[in-house]
Amino acid sequence: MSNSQATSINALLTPTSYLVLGLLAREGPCTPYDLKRHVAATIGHFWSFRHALLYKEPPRLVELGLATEEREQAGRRRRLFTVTAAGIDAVRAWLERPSRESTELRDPGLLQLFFADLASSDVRRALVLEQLAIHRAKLVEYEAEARLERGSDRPLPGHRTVEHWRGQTLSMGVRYERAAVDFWQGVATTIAADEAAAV
Amino acid sequence: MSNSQATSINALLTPTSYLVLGLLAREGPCTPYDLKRHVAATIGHFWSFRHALLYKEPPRLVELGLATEEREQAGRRRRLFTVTAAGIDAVRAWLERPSRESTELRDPGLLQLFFADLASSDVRRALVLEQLAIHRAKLVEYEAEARLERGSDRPLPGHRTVEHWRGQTLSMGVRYERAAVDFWQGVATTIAADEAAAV
DNA sequence: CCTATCATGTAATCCGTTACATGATTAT
DNA sequence: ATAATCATGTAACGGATTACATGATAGG
Repeated sequence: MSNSQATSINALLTPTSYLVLGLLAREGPCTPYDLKRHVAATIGHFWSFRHALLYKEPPRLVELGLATEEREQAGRRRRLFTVTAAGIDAVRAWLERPSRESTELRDPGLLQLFFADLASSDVRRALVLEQLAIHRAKLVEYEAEARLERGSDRPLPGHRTVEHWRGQTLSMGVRYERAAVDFWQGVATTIAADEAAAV
Repeated sequence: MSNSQATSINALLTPTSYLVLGLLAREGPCTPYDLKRHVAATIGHFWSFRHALLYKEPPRLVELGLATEEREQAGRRRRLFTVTAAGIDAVRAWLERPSRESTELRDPGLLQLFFADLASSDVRRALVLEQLAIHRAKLVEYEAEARLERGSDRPLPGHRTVEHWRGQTLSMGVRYERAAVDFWQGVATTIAADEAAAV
């Protein structure tokens, strides 16, 4: 076991690194575009990894000896990346150290609400209704996808599949959006009441 | 109105910019440390703005003519920033364009769960329990603070105060953490059932 | 055949983080 | 007094975003 190496390497890796390593580890060799597709299906819904990132990260991993690259000579010159044993070690080591950092919940709409007192009540209302609409739409979207997932996922207890954990991730998304819809609905109601009282 | 200017300037501003501008607009002149304190109380709970950022952003705003700086000559040489009329215009313009970008929900723990199939069931369990603990702690923390806020906030309907919107922000945090606790609790239960079935 | 969208890649810029430093206050 | 923590600031590095660019594929 090259664990002594793995632990020092882990200091150099970001969440993006683990995303890529993890995907390479379980989906097999990928082009950056493959990575993009895998990401888009789940985590990508609420943790955006821009495509340029997924093109830049793998080479970094290659430098660290955690992946290898193979490049097409034909027209597209695709870059195909494969995880190395050291790469898998790094993922394992990462999973063995449960993250203690708390969630970054960056919602531009919420930031605007935070400054709602600086706006007129018209502006405020528009703002709130927009957020409500956004979160409702997202909720519908996630729920639809969650249903799809569940269709193909018939887990035998005690033997959870890849799809199972993917589905779980999505389900957190659903829960968040539900909470958000409730929240903004409450805000909208309050505002409406205020306007009625102001007449 | 210098709205034609304001709109072009808005393209150069980040959420951080609006955070600073907004705070300067409603709390009055601030040192970077003041900003830090204001942030820590609310949004800072789930959208971390490191202190170095809050020292770097204001000068940027000064360059753009959205704020002015005054510096102490005495021992501490504090930098005191004040928002300009153009700065206030920029905030207003921003609020008038409800953000359409969806929430970035960056949870390292969830990323780990996403790759749970790559770990042993022991590692998996540790992971889940850790997240559950984290979110429970956060929930307690937020709820406590939300109670404090509500103590000082006695809103007359139709006349919401600054504190009111601050409180709202926190309340979204509470909702998120509740959702997270539910979620991880569910995962923990499933895992426990699996382990029982595996014997 | 042409247009739109998908697929693929790179370079430059810049925001945000990490790291470093030190001056004041408070507590012990 | 002295340690510890709060308060304040800057510099450097690097990851992430924006912007640019073009090769394939499919639909009309």
